[in-house]
Amino acid sequence: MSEVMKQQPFHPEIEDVLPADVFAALGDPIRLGILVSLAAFDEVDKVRCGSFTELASPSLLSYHFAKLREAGITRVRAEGTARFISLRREEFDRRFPGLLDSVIETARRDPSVPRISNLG
Amino acid sequence: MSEVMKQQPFHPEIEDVLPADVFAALGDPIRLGILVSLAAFDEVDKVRCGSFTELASPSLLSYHFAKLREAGITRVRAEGTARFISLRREEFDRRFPGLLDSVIETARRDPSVPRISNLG
DNA sequence: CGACAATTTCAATGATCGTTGAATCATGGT
DNA sequence: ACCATGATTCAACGATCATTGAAATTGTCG
Repeated sequence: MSEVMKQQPFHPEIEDVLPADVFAALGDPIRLGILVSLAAFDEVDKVRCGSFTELASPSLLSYHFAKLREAGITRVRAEGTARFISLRREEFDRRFPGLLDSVIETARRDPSVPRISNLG
Repeated sequence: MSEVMKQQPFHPEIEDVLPADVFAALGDPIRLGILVSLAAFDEVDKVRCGSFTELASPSLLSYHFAKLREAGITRVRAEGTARFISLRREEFDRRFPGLLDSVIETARRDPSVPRISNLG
């Protein structure tokens, strides 16, 4: 009954994001796996955070989601009991033109990066 | 008099380099500064390691050089008492096409990345 | 040889990282 | 109200990180 609304997670202003923080966030195979899986799925903003449990445990996923989110790479939206994760495509591309594409291509091509088969 | 030759530093085979390790190596402002400064200087293989002392102390520089080297990004050649650092351009571009260019552009455009004025 | 210069190595530090498992929180359904 | 579900938070752990300053290394030159 309380009027307390569900707090959406914190997202940095894209101008405040520094290159070194972006690269640090990309410096982990699980996070690269989240990134390539997200990029491979075409229905934006329809991917539940829980879809990634074959990459890591729920609690570890939450940690990695936070890293990506704090680096300005992803956005997380809470809806009911679920959470949806998506790329901050336009903003990020404006801030760092061309970077995300070559990062995704690099990760996509490499077998050391884990993947989610059936997302969504 | 001994026949012991000066050991050149270790460089990984470029095929053994993993994307996550590359990004981890890029996740530091000093190392991004080394990278953009190297990229801005046209005379390849003519840059002394000691040219970067305005970015950090010699001992800290040595640490960061090792990180970049172990990630397959740079090459270090010992010559006499000096050491020369350079990008592993062709190899790296073959392994991760397009990546280095957009990383350098990203770092070059950002004022948070330190720079060396007069290299060489 | 001995002094010097360029650079690395080593030991130590506090901070952050990736991971685990248990506890907590929020929401929706019965 | 209770319970189940989806997900985060917390405390703990060992590992690695960035940094410092002192010591060691390597090569050059007198």
